[in-house]
Amino acid sequence: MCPITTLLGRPRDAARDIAIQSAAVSLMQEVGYDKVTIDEIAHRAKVSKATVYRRWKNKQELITDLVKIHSKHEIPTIDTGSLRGDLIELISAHVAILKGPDGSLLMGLLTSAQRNPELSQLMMECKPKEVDPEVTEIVQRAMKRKEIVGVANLELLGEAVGAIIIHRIAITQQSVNRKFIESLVDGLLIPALTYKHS
Amino acid sequence: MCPITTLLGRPRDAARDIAIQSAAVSLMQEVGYDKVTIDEIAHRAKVSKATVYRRWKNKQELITDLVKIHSKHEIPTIDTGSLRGDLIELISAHVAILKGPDGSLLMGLLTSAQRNPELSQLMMECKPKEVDPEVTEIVQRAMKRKEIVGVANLELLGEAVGAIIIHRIAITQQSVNRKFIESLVDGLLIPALTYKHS
DNA sequence: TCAATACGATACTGTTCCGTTTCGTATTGA
DNA sequence: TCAATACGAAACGGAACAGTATCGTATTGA
Repeated sequence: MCPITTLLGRPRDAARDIAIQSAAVSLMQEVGYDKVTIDEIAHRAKVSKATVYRRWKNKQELITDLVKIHSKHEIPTIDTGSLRGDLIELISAHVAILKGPDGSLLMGLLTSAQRNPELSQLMMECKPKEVDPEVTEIVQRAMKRKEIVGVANLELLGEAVGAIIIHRIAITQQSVNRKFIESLVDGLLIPALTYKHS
Repeated sequence: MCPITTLLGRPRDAARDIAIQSAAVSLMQEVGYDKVTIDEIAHRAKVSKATVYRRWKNKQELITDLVKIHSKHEIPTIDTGSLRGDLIELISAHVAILKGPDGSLLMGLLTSAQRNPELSQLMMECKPKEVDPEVTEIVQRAMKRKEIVGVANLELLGEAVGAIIIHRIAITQQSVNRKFIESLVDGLLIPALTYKHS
């Protein structure tokens, strides 16, 4: 948002903010950051272009605002009683977010972020730096149950899972359904987590 | 290439074809397909824009031609005597290609391919559909040596490795050096390949 | 009523790029 | 020499888009 709301005169219509932002989100999903135009956003929001520029300085700020709003997610606490179950649930929860509108927004940003330093930084802020604490917890519980011994490279595994899912959704456009997540857990994660390094 | 070469008049200069194509390749690496402009290609190739259009109908055909030329690669036969060594060598060979000019060309295409059906199809043609025969061979040799038993999901592992590498190169721009490849092999592939499914 | 602001519609300037065209010059074989 | 073609330079028309500006109308509180 750009200028501070004043007390005099006709107040801004909050409904228009919402209309503009949801139009922007759906456009981001459809065509990606680079090809989103303010004209089209205004048209879809059934709003004048001036109304958009009254609220945001330019496209970048509008989208940046949008990402900030949509990038906060709560992963529910997971405890199914088994490592396999926990991993499947955890990955499913993340996939659900990525498949939803908020995820699509980030995906629309993905391609442009490489060449745009500001967007690139924004993306970085959305992704957790260290290993997800939820993962640590799941692994520790599995160690207590003696399911695993715990010398695996969790950082690598996290990167791998993220990469595969994003690759599927954004590049090859293959589905990331329950079955695939299971094969990922059974064929990759469980072996890596239970492997006895000699 | 567009029109058929005629026998009359001044012949086309083959050096200009090369200049145009190499300018296009370097631009693809730097800015990606969407932001490559014919004007800039012509300028870098020290060639008139008309000379470009005399040879190719438009940007898409020029780049398509380029990809067709640069997408054929030979992976040298690998046999280090151990599964670990073979995997490291195989991945290193692929990474070397992706890091080189030909790989950068594909990377430049990557982001735009999602929204462009023609480019998307082109990309598909560049990537092998089934499991790389080289992989099959490496695994079979490892089975003969009793290093592994051979029930792993090779398709999944191949997808995982590809996704991680592309993710690093194209998205997070982290380096894919020898050390990382080793950790990938030791932390992910060997465990997955040696895991005894019960 | 009135000042202040929001809003829609629309026009406008400026930029970038595409793909075409024109023109003068260079190169080729007949 | 001459027709045919390639080339560079440059201009051109057109489209798309950014961001700004103007104008008449609507809404608000004082």
